[in-house]
Order: sequence, then C-alpha cells, then structure tokens
Amino acid sequence: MAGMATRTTRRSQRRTEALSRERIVGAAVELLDSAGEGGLTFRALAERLSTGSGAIYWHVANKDELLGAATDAVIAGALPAGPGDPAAGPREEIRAVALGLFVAIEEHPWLATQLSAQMARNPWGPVTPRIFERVGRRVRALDVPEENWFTATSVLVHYVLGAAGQNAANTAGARALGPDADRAAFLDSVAKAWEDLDPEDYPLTRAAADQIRDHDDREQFLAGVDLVLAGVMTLRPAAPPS
Amino acid sequence: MAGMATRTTRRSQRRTEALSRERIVGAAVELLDSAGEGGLTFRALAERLSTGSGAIYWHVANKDELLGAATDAVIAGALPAGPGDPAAGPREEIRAVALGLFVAIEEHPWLATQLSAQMARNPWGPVTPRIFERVGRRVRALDVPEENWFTATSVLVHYVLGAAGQNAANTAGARALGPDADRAAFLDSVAKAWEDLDPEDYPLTRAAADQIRDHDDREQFLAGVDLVLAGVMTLRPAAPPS
DNA sequence: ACCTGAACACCGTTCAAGT
DNA sequence: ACCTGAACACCGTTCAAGT
Repeated sequence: MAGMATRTTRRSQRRTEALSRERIVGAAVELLDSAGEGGLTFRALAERLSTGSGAIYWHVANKDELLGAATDAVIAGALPAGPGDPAAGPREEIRAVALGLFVAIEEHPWLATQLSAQMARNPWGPVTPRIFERVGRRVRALDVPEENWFTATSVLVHYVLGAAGQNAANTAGARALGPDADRAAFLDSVAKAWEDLDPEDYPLTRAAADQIRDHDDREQFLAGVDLVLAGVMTLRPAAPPS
Repeated sequence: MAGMATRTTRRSQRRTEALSRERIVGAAVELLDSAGEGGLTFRALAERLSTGSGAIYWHVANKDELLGAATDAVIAGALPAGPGDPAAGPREEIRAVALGLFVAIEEHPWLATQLSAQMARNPWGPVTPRIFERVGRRVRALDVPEENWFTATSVLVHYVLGAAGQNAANTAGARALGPDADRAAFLDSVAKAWEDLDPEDYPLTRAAADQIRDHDDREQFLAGVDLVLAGVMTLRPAAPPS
C-alpha cells in the first residue's frame, strides 16, 4: 500500500489549498491542452485537484459552464485590454488581433470548437463581446459606414475562427500521423487524396492539391485577412487619398 | 405474431427489410434533425431501425464515420452536381451556392458543427472536396489569379459556414426560449445583454446591439458574401470593363 | 459552507452466441 | 454473412452524509 511515488508530474498543486472556481478553471485548461477535448472529465479534473468529483459542482454549475469559463480565461489572456499599438494603423491592428487569435488557437486547439460554440449558442456570454469589441473597434477606425460595421466584423471573425481552426486541425492531424511525422507530411497525404479524386468531377480540387502542399500557414492566413480587408475598404464612402 | 400495429409513426420501415448502410444513414439524419446532436445514439438508432445496437457496427465503423456519412448525404443533396445555371454570372452562382449552404444548415442545424469538424479533421473525406470544388470553380470563373484561388475560396467557405452556423444557432436559441418565442425575441434578449455591458470597455458592442435587433438574416448573410466578393475582385489582374 | 464518494442513468463499443 | 443483446468501461450529474 505504500505509494512508492513522488511522481515528477506534480498532480496536486497542494492538497491543502482550498478549491476555487479559479483553480478549477486553470486545471481544466491544463487538461484540455494536454489531453484534448476528450480529456476534460470531471473525474480526471477531480484527481488532478485531489478532490472528489462532486466537489467541483459546488463551484461550477456543469460542464458547459466549465468549458465556457476555460474558453473565456484563455481568450482574455490572448486578447489583452487596452487600445493596442497606437502607432500602427487600424489595418495593422486588425492583422495583429487576427494573428493573436490564430496563435492562441494554435496553442489551444480545443479553442476553435469552443469559440464557435460560445459565439453560436451563448452570444450573451463574455466571449462574444470580447472578440467582437476587439475587432469591431478597428473596423470602425477604417471609416466604414456605421451600417456596415456588423457585416464587416462578422466576416472577419468568422473567417479568422474558421481558418485558425483549420490550421490547428492540420497540426493535430500531423501529430496523429505519428510522432515523427510533421505538418508537411500531413498536408502531403491530404494532397495525395485530392489528386486521386475523379478528374471529371473534381478538376479544381485536384489542381489545388499542389497549392496546399507547400504553403506557409501564417502567410496564407494573413492573405485571407487582407482579402477581407480589401473588401471592407470598398465599403468606404469616398475614394481615399493615396 | 400478428402485429396489431400499423402505427402512424412508422418507426420501423418494415422489420423484414434488411439493414443497410443507406438505411442507417437515413435514420441517423432523421434522428439528428428531430432530436439534435445529442439525440443521435446507437441505442435510439437501433430502436428506430428495430434492430440491436451491435448490428449497426456491421455496416458502420463507429459514430464518427456515421456522422461523416450523414453530413455527406445531406450536403450531396443540398449541393447537386452539374454546372449550375449557365445564364447567371459567377457572382450570382457563388451567391446561390452560399445561400444553398445557408438554407441547408438552417434546416439541419447540426450541419454547422459537423461541416467544420469534417473539413478540419477529415479533409480527405468526401465533404471537403465537394464544397471546395463547388465554390472554387466559381471563384476561378471570376478571373482570379491562380495563386489566389485557394485563399479566396477558403475565405468564402469559412465565412459561409460560420455565419450560417450563427444563424442556425439563433433559430435554435429562439426555440429554446419557449415555444411561443420567435427569433426577434431571442435577438432582443441578446441585444439587451449587450446593452448592459460596461460602457467603458464595450462601447462598440453596445452600439451594435441595436443593429442586431432588426436585421434580415439572409440579407445580412448575403451582404457578407458580397463583401468577400468585393475583396476577391480586387485580386483580379486588370481593371475589368464595366 | 464546503467537500466526499457511492449511486444513477446514461454513453460507445465489443463480442460470444445465434441464424 | 448478418444480427442479437448482454457486458465492459466509461461518462455527467446528484445527493445523502460527513466536516
């Protein structure tokens, strides 16, 4: 019965430290990062916090609320408050915010699903306004007519979340291929599958297979952001000075 | 053995009819439509097909594959093959494809999550090429330089899926508010929550609350598509003739 | 007030056994 | 070849009982 342990993976911060919503959310983020969406379990969480699974319910209503709190905690850290860099123009600021979300999702792949879920079924929660405000303010600075703010911001946010999620999935897919496989190997396997499609039905996808093989992910991502920004600029009332 | 039945809610097509992958996928779609993502269960599916839950595994590897097959079946129906309407220009065709996806997701809200999941973690499956090809071909017809096809198509698809998912979630949210509540009531509750935000931190979100209240969903959606298209047009090599 | 941990009502998946 | 249905190893959530 004597635990022969002292494991190096300290799994209980300190069993005397009181449980709190904050500690629970922190442990949930760690679990999501290390074990993925399927790894977050009340039992695993309780073990990591060296408590009973029922105890968590004293601080958190249910798993949905826990996921929402974890999502908001990470986003709040990734999109800090404040007016950003005043030297950069709004376009550069938008690119920076977009890239910030891209990187956050790369570091926490579970964010992609959760952010979409939060914005979709819980738009009154803290996550949606946080992202909307951050992006929308910069869109306004672009001199877009007021009735177009919402459309422009929606397009930007949906694209950013979708593309960043795609990128994170590519990383995850590469890891799943094997520990030695890298991102290029994964994209290559996708390209091969596309090249095997029926030439009759999928000429364009076959032609695009090559492009997917060697592309820089961030560059591609930012090219998409620039495309949206180019569309946004066409909404401005008058021709801008050069 | 004489069934006294002939139930009006025919829940077993005919118990003598052999099980098949096609029947299973069809029943899965019905279950997803009527009971949502949480309603698709091997036990519920087995009951509906009047068979044992284990039998399903003879035709389908696991739940992921079943969800993928259900998603592909619906998308194949919503985006029929063929070159579309040759009379319309590529911009009109892109709007039509986008609206087709929008409507399909409105009718099958579980599609929003599943499409993103399929494109992200299963890009070699049938769903991704189907959508990509349909949209990409029209983008090419816009005379976009070849190296921009992928970016332009990605932006369009990510926006369409994100916005359509948001729309479907609004419909679902309204239903959840109560059987008598409509979409306007739901959006109003979101707007109210946004108006209660801290004016210091969320000036723009508060200002946008009003816009969310009375907006036509399809019109808003198509405005976003047009914004992306405007951005895509800027990629064309030369100034087009009027 | 906060925590424990057994118990409940579910899951997806497997597999010996049937036909 | 195809189907049955009990069994296994999980889940999220509840709740009497403890401190």
